[in-house]
Formats: sequence, structure tokens, C-alpha cells
Amino acid sequence: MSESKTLFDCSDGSREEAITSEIVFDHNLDRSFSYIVPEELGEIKPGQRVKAPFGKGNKKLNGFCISSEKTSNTKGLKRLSKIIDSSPLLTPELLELANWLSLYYVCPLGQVLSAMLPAGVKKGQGFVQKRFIKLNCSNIHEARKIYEKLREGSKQKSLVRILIIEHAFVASGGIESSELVKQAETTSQTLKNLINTGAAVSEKRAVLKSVQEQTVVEEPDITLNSSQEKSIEQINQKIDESAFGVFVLHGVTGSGKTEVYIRALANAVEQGKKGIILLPEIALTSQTILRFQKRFKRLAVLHSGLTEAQRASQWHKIKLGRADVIIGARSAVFAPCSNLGVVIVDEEHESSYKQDTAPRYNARDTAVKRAQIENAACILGSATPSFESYFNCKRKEHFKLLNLPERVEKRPMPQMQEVDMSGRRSFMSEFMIGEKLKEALESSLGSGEQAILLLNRRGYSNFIYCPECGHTIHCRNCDASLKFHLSEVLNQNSTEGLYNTSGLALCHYCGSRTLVPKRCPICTRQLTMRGSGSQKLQMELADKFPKAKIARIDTDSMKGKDYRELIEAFSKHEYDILAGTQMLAKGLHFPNVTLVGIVNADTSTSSSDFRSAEKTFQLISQVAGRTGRGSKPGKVIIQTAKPDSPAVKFAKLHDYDGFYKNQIPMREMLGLPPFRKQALVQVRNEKKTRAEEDAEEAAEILSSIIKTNGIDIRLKGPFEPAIGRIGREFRMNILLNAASPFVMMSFLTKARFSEIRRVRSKLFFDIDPLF
DNA sequence: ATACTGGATTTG
DNA sequence: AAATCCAGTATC
Ligand SMILES: [Zn+2]
Ligand SMILES: [Zn+2]
Repeated sequence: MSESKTLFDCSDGSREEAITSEIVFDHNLDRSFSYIVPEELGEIKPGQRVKAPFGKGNKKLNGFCISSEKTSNTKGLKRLSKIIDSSPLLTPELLELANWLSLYYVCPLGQVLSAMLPAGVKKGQGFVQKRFIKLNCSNIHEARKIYEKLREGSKQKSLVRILIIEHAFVASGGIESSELVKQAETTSQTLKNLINTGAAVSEKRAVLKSVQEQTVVEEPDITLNSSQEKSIEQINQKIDESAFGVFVLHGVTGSGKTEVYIRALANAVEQGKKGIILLPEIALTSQTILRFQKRFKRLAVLHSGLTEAQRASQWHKIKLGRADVIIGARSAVFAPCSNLGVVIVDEEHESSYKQDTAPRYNARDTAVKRAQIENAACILGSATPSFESYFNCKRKEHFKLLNLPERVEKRPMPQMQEVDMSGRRSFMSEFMIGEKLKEALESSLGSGEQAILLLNRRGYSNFIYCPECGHTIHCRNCDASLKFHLSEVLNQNSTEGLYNTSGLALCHYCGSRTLVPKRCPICTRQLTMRGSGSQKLQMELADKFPKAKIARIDTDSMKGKDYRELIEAFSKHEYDILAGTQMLAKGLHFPNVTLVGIVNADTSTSSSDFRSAEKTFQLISQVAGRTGRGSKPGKVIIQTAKPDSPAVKFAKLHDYDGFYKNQIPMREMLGLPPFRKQALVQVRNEKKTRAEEDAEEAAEILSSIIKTNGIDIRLKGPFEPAIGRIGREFRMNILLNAASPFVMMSFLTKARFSEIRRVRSKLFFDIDPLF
């Protein structure tokens, strides 16, 4: 209606002064759009969401206001339909962060802003309507009159008594109705009757949906050792000065990093500031959360176990300033608090901090940037810092390395032993437990102790294959073989007898599920499931240790509850051996575990991954940190095909710095991170030839920009990635390698608005990719 | 992204 | 001639 008016009625719109606003939307268009802000909508501020008519059909889209101005140049502009939020959802600092993310990660600003808000917040969840009751009078004298009129001992009288005690008069907020009814030990009907007499009134208000909170006993502070003291002193100095600084806190498991985090957070809170602590999703267990709950009363938790509404409620709690400390996974780096004192990233080397959909941000680097914007301290903690972070301490002004060399209570590091599996032909395919590991298990179990076996997922997968001709079932949409998953199989009647009834074939890449044929489509023999790696490991253990009780943890197939129950049972020694595919969450104490076996330490599957040695070192070191906890000395057995590799040798010696110094010359020589920055440009098209042609074209455009501007960037490709086709689309990669982050960012800012937009295939940018 | 164009190609 | 496909184009 109003749109058609603006179409013809140009004289009216183009002459007069009006407020216009730049709006960005959550779509792939890498630009903003101008709209007229109709006067009746009131003032508009950056960070508010709006509804705006968009495109030919004037479809109403949600967008974000990023700026506004007064102008008479309103020709051809449409009018905003609505301002959704009464106040901006994002602080100015978060808007600045969004801008940086958009530039650095080559992502439309609207997509960044959308990713910063939880889905529930965008849907307006997080609040519930509650009724509040107050006495229909303005002071205690009138209240007394009401009270005295009521019959002694009546339930209505006890309701009024509570209302008087709480001073719930007309001008007050009142008492929440169910809470009042509970306190007065009466029913909602009695309350209704009281309201009907006119003595009390009820008022509806939206309040934060409560997330069930445990009442916890506060714990006293632990005494710090000297290196902890030295670390916290430097961190607190930055917090006290409201100055930006990044601290890489290097300390093995058990060296007391968490206590340093808690002190830094507590100091920020004491100064009236806020703190954020990020943990990898798998480390966000109830035990970890509890540790922070014990110390911080006003804690907000953002983890994947929450429903959308619960998450929205936590978000609003933060927004309203009712949380001092925020604990959460990757996206908690966008927690909407103001006056931030410290941001902590625990296990900063973890690759799960990188988001694999747009915006492809790394929460660790985002945390550093946020701290810089907010003049806050940033702590990056790890037993095995990423080379990037360690390197930054040596090269960058604002980075400082803090070491926690000793383990608290002087627990000894475990004894490490590597076992060479390189000559063993059928290792992993036929057997997973070598003689040395078997002996060690026997001796541990013999003395009534427990053991953990870690199976590195990369080494093994549960393909569906034909034992006769070797044929494997491939995904119809991807260049990938399908994995067998136990599940309910529906629609049996029509395909009776032809398909496996106990499970489905799942594609790890596109998520498609298909029925599994019983017989090989090539030679008609029976197909076999290889079973998951951990299933196979469990069977081998059961075979070799018939008397032992064995628990298996499969993170893929396990619900949170089962997982917790199993962990609980294991800690009570209801099991002897725990076999799993994933590193167990930190903070778990198994004092009776004296042996940890790494079934296959070698992480890399593709040789192109220059980080594979770093990953192996991290894996072994993380495991080592988990043993030798209690009084008994720990032992770690490392089965590996590369026993002489630096990763294994230095991990055995618990020598991080030695490993770094061993590896870093190679990185420098090859021009790899942390010396240079990488970015991946991916071209996708359903037609292979088009993907290839367009990738060539894109590479040429990029090359010419590099050449004409004399930029220090090396371009590799286009080349086909390991998985050439995913979800029906063929992919071609172009790898960029820049002298510095600044060089990369300024080049990509040029490139994203260049001729490359002419390329018809879809383009994807992945900055600082992890392979 | 998404909707819509106009022209080319297929189809009955 | 109608239906379908496809590449190109604009989106305030
Ligand atoms: Zn076969
Ligand atoms: Zn697939």
C-alpha cells in the first residue's frame, strides 16, 4: 500500500528532507541498502533490527540498521515497515567487532550480525509473561485496614500478610503470583478470590525465562603458587588499567590455569567489569560449569544443551547487565555485555573455535580483537599453545607469554613410552592393541587400577564394503563413502528383503541418509559393515581381557545423559577400561587411572596438512596431562608408525618449547603460518567443467590484482580438494598465502568487490583455514 | 540469496 | 505453440 505510493509520488519523497538508514540483510549480497525511516517509527539507531520491503515482491525481510542520516536525496527509496527492537541489540563495540569480522573474514555484514545473535533472540524468545500481585493501596496504614478486615486464620489473610511484609503496594513491582501462593501455602483460587474483593491487584509483565539454577556452596580461594601469582599480577594490571593486552598462558594440565582464570574474572568483577570465558564445546560439562558457579553467583551459561528460549534468556540476562561472568563455547565471544574487563579462551589451540559456515571466524582471534576494541585483557590458555599464539608472543607488541611450569601439588609427569607400529602390516585393520600395550594393560588391571584407551578417530572409519570385490557404497551427491549408522529404518514393506533393516548409510559431508543394500551391487555378495573403530577396539579388548569390565565412549552415538552416567560409573571403578574416540573433557578426575594408551597417535590422513605434527604433539601432550594425577605414578603408551618423529620425541620429553623450536624453521622456510597467512577461495558449481573454468577465471583475476598492485601474495591453484564434490557441487580451491594479516585483509577487500563478482559459480572465502 | 527476465531449447 | 531451461540481472 505505502510502497505503491512511493513509486508514483516522487515529488513528495525526493524534495523533502527525511531520515534515511543503511540496512544490511542476512543474505549473500555484499552491500547495504538505503531506506526512508518514516517519522511515525521514531528515532532509529545502529544495531536495531528492522522489517523492510525487499526486491520485486517487496517481501518483508528482517535487517539491521547500521547507520542513519538526514538527507533530501530519497529518490527511489522504499520505506521501512517497522523497527523491531525498542533499543539496539548490539553494543557499539559489538558493531565495531562485526565490521572487523565482515572485513577480515570476507563475509557480508548482515550475515555476521545475524550470526552474533542466538536464534531464539531473533525470534523474540527468552521472556515469559508472569502475573505480579500487589495490594490495592499505597501505604502501610491502608494496608493494615485491609488486613484487619479479614478473618483471623484465613488463607486470604496470610496472602495479605506476605504482601505487607514485602511492601507490595500499588507503586511496587509486586510479588510473582505462583511464588506468593507457595509462600502463603494456599491455592491460586484463594488468590483469585482476594483479587475479586478488590483488596489486591494483578499485573502482567514479561520477565526473563528462568533457567534452572543449582544452589551451590561457595568455595574458598585456593592458595596460588609463585608462577600463578606472577601471572595473575600481570593480567590484573591490564584489567585495572582498562588496557588491551593478550596473555598466552602456557601450562600443562594440572598446573592451575583455571585458578588463574578465576582470579582474573574475580578481579574484573570487583572492578565492576564483566568477564567472558570460552571453552571448547566438549569441555563445557556440568562439572566445569559447577566450578565457576561456585565462585560466581551472577553467571550466565551459553552451551549447546540449552533450548533456544533458554539460550535467549541467558543472552538477555547478559544484555541487562545481570551477569558478571559468561561461560560458553565459540559463539559466547559475542556475549552482549558492556564494560568488558577480560576475555579468556581456554584450550586456545582447539580447532573447534573455528566456525565452518559463514562467517568462518575463529573465536580465539575474535576474542583478541574484541579485547582490543573494549580495552580489555585477553587470556589464551593451553598446555600446547597454537604456534600462532606462541609466535605472536615473540613478535607482537601486545602479546605476552606467561608460563606455569609446575603442576600443583607437585604431581609428577607420567612415564612415556612409544611403540613402533610402522612394520606391522595389519595394524588398525586387523588389530589395535600391540604387545607392549597389552602387557601394560595386564599389569595395571592386575594391580586393581584403571586404564583409558584413546582411539584417534582419523585412523579408522566404519565404511560399508564388499569383502569380495572391495566395492564401497558411495554418496550419490558427494565424492565420499558412506558410513553405517544404527537407526530405525522406516518404509520397510515395499523394499522387503533387499535392504539392511538395522541401520542406514549416512554421508558425513552432506548428511543424506540412504537404505543400505544387503548385497553388493557389483558382485551380489553380502556387504559388510566394518563397525566403528571404538566398537572394534571394544571387541578386541573383550577378547584379550575377558575378565575386565570395558566401557566405550562414542561421542557420535551417545546422548549427553548416557555419557555422564558412563563417566560417573567409570569414576566409581565400575569399569576397568574406558575406550573412546575423543579426548575426555578436562576437569575430570580419575585418580585410579594409571595407564593411558594412545592406540594410534598419527593424526594426519592428508599429507597436505602442514599442521599434522603439531596436532600429534597436542594429542600426546593432552593425554599425558591426564595421568599421574593421584598418588600413583602414571604411564602413557603411544602406538605410532612414526616413533622417531619430532612430535613423538618432544611430547615424550614434555618439551613444548623444544618442539616449537624444532618445527618453526620448516614453517619459515616454506612460508607457512605462523609466518605467513593463508586464505582459501573456493569455487563451487554443479557442473564440473564450469567449476574448473570459473576457478581458472577467478585465479586469473586474483593474480592480476596481485600483479598490478605489487602485493606480497602467493597464489596456488586452482586445484581439486580431497573431496571434489559435496552435496552435488563440484569444488575447486585457490590457496592464497600473504605476508601478513594486514596484507591479506587489504587484498581481499580489494578482491571481493572486483571483477571476481562476474564469476558465475558460487565463491566461498575461508580465512586462516584449518584443514 | 531470490525473484524475475528474455531468449534458447525442448516437446507434443 | 507451449512448456521448460538457463544465463543474466537487480535487489535501496
Ligand atoms: Zn562386491
Ligand atoms: Zn553426501
